[in-house]
Amino acid sequence: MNIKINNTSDKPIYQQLFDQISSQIIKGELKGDFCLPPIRTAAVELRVSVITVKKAWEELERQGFIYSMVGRGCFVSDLSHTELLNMRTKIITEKMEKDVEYYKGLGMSLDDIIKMLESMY
Amino acid sequence: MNIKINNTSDKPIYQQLFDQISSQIIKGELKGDFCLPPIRTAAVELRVSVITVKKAWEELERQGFIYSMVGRGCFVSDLSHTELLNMRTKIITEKMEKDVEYYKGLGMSLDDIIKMLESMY
Amino acid sequence: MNIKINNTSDKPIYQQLFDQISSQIIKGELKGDFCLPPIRTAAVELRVSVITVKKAWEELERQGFIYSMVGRGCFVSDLSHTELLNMRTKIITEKMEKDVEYYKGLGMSLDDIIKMLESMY
Amino acid sequence: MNIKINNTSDKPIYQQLFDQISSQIIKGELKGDFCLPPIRTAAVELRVSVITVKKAWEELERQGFIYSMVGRGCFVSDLSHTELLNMRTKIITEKMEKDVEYYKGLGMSLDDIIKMLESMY
DNA sequence: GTGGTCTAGACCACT
DNA sequence: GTGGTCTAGACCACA
Repeated sequence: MNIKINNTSDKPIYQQLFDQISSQIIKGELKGDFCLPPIRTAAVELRVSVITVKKAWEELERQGFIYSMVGRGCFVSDLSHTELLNMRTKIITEKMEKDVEYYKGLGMSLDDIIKMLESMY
Repeated sequence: MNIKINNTSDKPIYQQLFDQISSQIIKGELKGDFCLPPIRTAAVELRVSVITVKKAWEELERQGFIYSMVGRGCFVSDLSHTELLNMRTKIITEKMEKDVEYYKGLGMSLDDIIKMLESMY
Repeated sequence: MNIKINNTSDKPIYQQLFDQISSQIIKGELKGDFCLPPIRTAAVELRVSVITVKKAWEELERQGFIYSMVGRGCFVSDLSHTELLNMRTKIITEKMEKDVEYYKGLGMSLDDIIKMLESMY
Repeated sequence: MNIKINNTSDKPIYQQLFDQISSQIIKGELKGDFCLPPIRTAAVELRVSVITVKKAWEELERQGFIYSMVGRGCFVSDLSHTELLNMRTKIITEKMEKDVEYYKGLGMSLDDIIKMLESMY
């Protein structure tokens, strides 16, 4: 559970939580049946509201990244390698389609985008 | 002035206006000293509040895309080709850095990103 | 009549006219009984509205810098050197009091202001 | 939060707010991470519209004096002494350049300005 | 409760 | 008629 909150970011805190945890699950850094910390504990450590943590946990559960057992806590779903890959691909594809649309709206071709990416690093 | 508002989008209306107009200026579709429609007229045509149009126009003026003259109207700034290119590059670079950071957070390398872009089209 | 209009300035155009003409009168560059150009002529030359010029001329007359004779035109008032000096002093003093108040509001002493002025040039 | 609104002033209310608060921050009267009153509360106390307060707060945020967090409130930026000094210098320099230009337009030299300042107090 | 966005009016200064 | 400012509401997402 290595999470960093940026209070001044435009991105809502609950979504920062969601993004970082889902990312760690997808990358296999958080493995199946791993027990997430109780929301109150997490809230204290991250210095955010309990409600905020709850919202992030709910969204993680809704999208199948974790499951909760009343009275026992929240656990990372035990997903197969294939399932994780599919989730990752879906997330990335959806974002990439939006991004490309945006760049094209500014008059860039796919080649322009790729060239710019290459020149940036 | 070909603008489309999506009321169901997450993106605020004033920002949709800003994005589309700044994009048209950058692409040269709106040229220097072009007179934008009066904010009240634009508000009626776009079916949004005058305030919303005003907010978009303000941001456009703040970033140097347009200039306003009380009692006369709002006009597209007469920018050189170089200035337009610089504005475009700045906007694109800022977004691209965020995007790449996001993709890397999901474990993608720059090569992965480029390959995926190529395979998408 | 050497006047420059800045359309993008915050200062209203009629006031730019007023400031520049009154300044020229105070400095003696425009002498008594000099005939100002007709407002329509001035409007064309300066590329501003007739109404704008009229407003500036009216304000000049109201403050005693010029006088108008119906059907004949507007003329610079024939003021004595002493009267011009008094006008100048009054204008400068009024502005300076406001300015000093502003600087003091930001925590500057009179010494600070003077030092800053000296260091600026 | 000691603020006075002058409804009869030429200066817009939102700018009076901006000027007074930024001034207090620059002078160190409002320190870093100080929580500003909620915009609705401020609006009631100052007897102005919420929108007007919002506009002032927005400009303060844009210039780096404060930062806002949705659902939490608005806070004074935690700026170093150096950063505060730089902000102050920038604001003062910009105004002073305009002022000097005005006085020179009336035929005053820098010496004249300084002498007049000294004689005023 | 907090800030962010939006509406449908209004009045004013400027052109 | 133009932009600039302001009001008094409202709804939403976030904490």
